[in-house]
Amino acid sequence: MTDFNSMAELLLPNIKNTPEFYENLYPARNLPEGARVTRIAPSPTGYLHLGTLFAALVNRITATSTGGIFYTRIEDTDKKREIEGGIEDIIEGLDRFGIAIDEGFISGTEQKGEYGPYKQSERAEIYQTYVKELIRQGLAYPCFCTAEELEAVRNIQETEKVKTGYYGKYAKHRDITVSEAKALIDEGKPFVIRLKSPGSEENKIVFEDAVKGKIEMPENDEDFILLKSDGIPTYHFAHAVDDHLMRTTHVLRGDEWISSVPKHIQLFKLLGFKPMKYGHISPIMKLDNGAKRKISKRKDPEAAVHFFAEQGYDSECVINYLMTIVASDFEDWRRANPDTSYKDFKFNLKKMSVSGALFDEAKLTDVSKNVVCKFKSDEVYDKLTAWSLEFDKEFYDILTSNPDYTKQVLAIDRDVAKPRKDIAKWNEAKEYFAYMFNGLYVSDSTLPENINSADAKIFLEKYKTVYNPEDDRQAWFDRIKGIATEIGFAAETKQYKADPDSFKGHAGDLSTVLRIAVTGRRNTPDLCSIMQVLGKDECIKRIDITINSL
RNA sequence: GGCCCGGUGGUCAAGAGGCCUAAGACACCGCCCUUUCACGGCGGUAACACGGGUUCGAAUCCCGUCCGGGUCACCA
Repeated sequence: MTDFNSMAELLLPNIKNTPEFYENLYPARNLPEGARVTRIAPSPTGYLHLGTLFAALVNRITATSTGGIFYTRIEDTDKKREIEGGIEDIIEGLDRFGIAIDEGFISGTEQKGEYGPYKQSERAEIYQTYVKELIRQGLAYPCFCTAEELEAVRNIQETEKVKTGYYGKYAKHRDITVSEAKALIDEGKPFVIRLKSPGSEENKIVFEDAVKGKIEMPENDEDFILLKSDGIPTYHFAHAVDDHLMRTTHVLRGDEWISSVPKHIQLFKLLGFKPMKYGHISPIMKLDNGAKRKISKRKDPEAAVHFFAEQGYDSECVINYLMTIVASDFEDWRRANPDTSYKDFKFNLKKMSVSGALFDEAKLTDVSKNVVCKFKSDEVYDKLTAWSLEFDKEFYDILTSNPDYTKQVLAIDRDVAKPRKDIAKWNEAKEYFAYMFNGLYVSDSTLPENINSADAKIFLEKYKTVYNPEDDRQAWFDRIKGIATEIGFAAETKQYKADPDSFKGHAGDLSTVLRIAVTGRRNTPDLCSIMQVLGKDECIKRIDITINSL
């Protein structure tokens, strides 16, 4: 009969606390009925991933809509994969997208909240306390197997065509005695602590997933690792201890975790923790050579949220797009509530898609245009200059050399009842507004086929003599109509269409000539406004250049 | 391969046995509006993976097949 208490002391001699200590340290949260406590638990292994943002959004709105708490916990138990500045990247990324954190790290070094520390590397003692308890109860034991030994067992299992893994009769150290363990430790052999799984594959466990519904799986029978040889827990064990102690109510995470739910449920049961609700979120997919696959950090630039920032997608655009994937009824709600923050949307986990959605940039573009067109010109000025300062310094210098002028440019067709929907992201702005800035404007006098250059020339010459920058839109166009009549063009489009042979064209054709002369473009927002902002001198100058090149 | 999850137009999806001759949105096409281009309006192309059941009746329930995805680490 193994003396489990001695085993526990042998393995973890420095742990003096008991689980009760921590149970009291982190009491149940005092929250209203129905309030959900959610979290994301990212690893600081690189930039913030789209999938992490997606999960953060789901967790955030779940907490918000129930009056609960959303926190972040840094899962840095794998020091090999950790990168410098990883925590900052996550915090900054979430902040950029407006995902507020109630508890957890608020910078690379500071954390807030009563249930911390919110970083697993600072919680080693807590995990070890619970492991020690498990050892005392005979539910955990040390395993001294080397990678080679494990590999050998696996090979045998494969040739025998049985399930691979460390379980049952293949669990070599399952019944190791204290003296055997002591001898190996004295030899300096490294060891891990494994769970002595009382489960059997024959038994089924059933759980109700908050997004996928009822799921049935075989019980876990593997003696999986609780504590790695460095004394740091594996994900499974850390999840159980942390989410219990941090009083999480809903674990909403990527669905790649479904297969380990039996381990988690078993852990909760063995540790005497109250089980929590799981909800498994489908990943965002991507089409790759005709095949659907999970969006990948390594292969796909859009997997990094930094990609969206670079392109100049406003965070609100990305979030609104993500919301269309998060909740199938979001778009209907959005149409009914065009000016309300997505945070007021009544979210229901049941409305989440069960299968993974393909990332659709065309849809993102559409959503973005609808968001961006609502920004007022001052707002656009701030956002655009902030973006260009970071990603296009040349453009930034141009935009800020005369802020008042730039704001007038941005206000064209914007601060009106039906704003244009031309821009989806800031990296389109430079090209879009180029003709409004002398440093970017390029003259191009190529005329449409139905207008000959002689007529264009005559029109522009005449226009110069009547041009009055004080004109309002109506007066502005009336002048063009006047010239149209003079030189054989129809003043009204309908007139021309009714009898095309009697006219050279219509006033609209002439406004196109003027548009080309002033902007070098065939299509722009309201020309009259553009000319007013550009100013008389600049307009005349450009018209002259055009006349000379015709 | 074992174990899970999923499969409605190109994409996101509504749909919980009769209201389905299958909604809506994006994309695409056409028309209208229009000083250009957009916006907006109207319309169009386009789907229940397949095969068996159950039922008076199936996109919806059951079984099988196929296809897609996930997972089987001292990574999370």
